[in-house]
Amino acid sequence: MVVEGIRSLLMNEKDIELIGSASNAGSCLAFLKNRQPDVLLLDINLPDRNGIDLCKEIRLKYPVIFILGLSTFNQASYIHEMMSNGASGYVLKNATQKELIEAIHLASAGKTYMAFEVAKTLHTAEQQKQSDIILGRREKEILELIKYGFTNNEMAAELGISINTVDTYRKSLLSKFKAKNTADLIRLALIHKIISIE
Amino acid sequence: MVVEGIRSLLMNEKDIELIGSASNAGSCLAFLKNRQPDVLLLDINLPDRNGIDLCKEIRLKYPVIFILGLSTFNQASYIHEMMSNGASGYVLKNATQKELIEAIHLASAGKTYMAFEVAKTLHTAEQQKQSDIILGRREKEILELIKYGFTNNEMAAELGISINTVDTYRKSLLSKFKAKNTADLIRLALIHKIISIE
DNA sequence: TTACCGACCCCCTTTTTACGGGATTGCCTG
DNA sequence: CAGGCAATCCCGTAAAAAGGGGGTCGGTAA
Repeated sequence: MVVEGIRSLLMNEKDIELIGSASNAGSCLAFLKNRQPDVLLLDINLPDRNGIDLCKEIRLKYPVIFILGLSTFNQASYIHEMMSNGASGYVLKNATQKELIEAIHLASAGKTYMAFEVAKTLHTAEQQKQSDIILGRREKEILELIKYGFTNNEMAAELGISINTVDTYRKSLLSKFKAKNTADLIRLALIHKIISIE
Repeated sequence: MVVEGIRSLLMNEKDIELIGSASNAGSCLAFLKNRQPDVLLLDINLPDRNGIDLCKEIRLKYPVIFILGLSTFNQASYIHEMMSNGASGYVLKNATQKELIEAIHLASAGKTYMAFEVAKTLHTAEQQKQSDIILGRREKEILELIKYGFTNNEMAAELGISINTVDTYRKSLLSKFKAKNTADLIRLALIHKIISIE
């Protein structure tokens, strides 16, 4: 559906030629061996592999291709990762024809496109993040175990360290996240994407 | 893009006529006042309101229209809600032309369509879920406050009830979720989608 | 080389949670 | 009308966590 949508949005543009499409990373790479477009629209959610990795790989193999990230998600982490892996822009799937065409034109000229919405998301995310929280190896382990409801005693046994040590890490986590207590810690760690819920 | 994709997928089907499309709930309802299709493809993620609610409303107002849920997400909760609000099927945005057409034909005949993938998701979710967790008004409130790191004392003050009462709800939450402690509770509540991280 | 930092350990106090019992009210439904 | 259930309150005790303080040791970066 999305491919069909793009095709129809670009059909009448005289200076844009759609030379092909692929429904997964494998066939995309196979296609690129024969022909390279000026601009490549790359979905972040691919069936066979991660679009962000694929972006990096394509940029390495074919530095001449400009890549536009394509996703339903106006999510800071995605946009950020995509851009830092060499994308020339980020287009949402609900973009208008005008936006899409503008993005392609800018990308093919080596410039960067970013829709207003997307830029805004990035910006507010940046504001909120302010201080990246850096955790040591042990702190991460402890946090992960706290998430699963382990008590300090259990963690000490699990990791073969003293309960006092576990307690120290716990305190350190609370202070790094500026959390009031365990529940708050879990929430903040999730917001900062240090941990995740599967 | 998606609308364009659907249009092009249905273009050559002789027995399917696309009589219109809308990009939000408001214009969809406005359209329906004048004309009603046999089958309506309804996206779950709409800019102005929730697709699931809209499904319910349309089914009430126009019981003659069969609705097919449309989403990128192969997620049990969505599918479930959509179906229990009267949808005749659930189509993923990466569906093939064949699947889409089959779904429309079945829906217009009053039958239910469900792609294999979707059915599978529902099934496994059902397995995992086993017991839906139902919370009372107060329990939800307390859970929400716990998430933000409030202590029992603070919650009691906030809600104007006794700390003992708060404690009772807390116990009840732990037992309903079979959680070991607060951290575990937060995790399980997130998994069950009772709370969310914004 | 000094100074910082992460990983490790210890002790003490207070607060908060966990968990085991109760109980009452009022509403809704079979 | 009885029974269920949500909402409210109470009382314990024990365990955990929060919040202070202190320390050693080794690596590494200024």
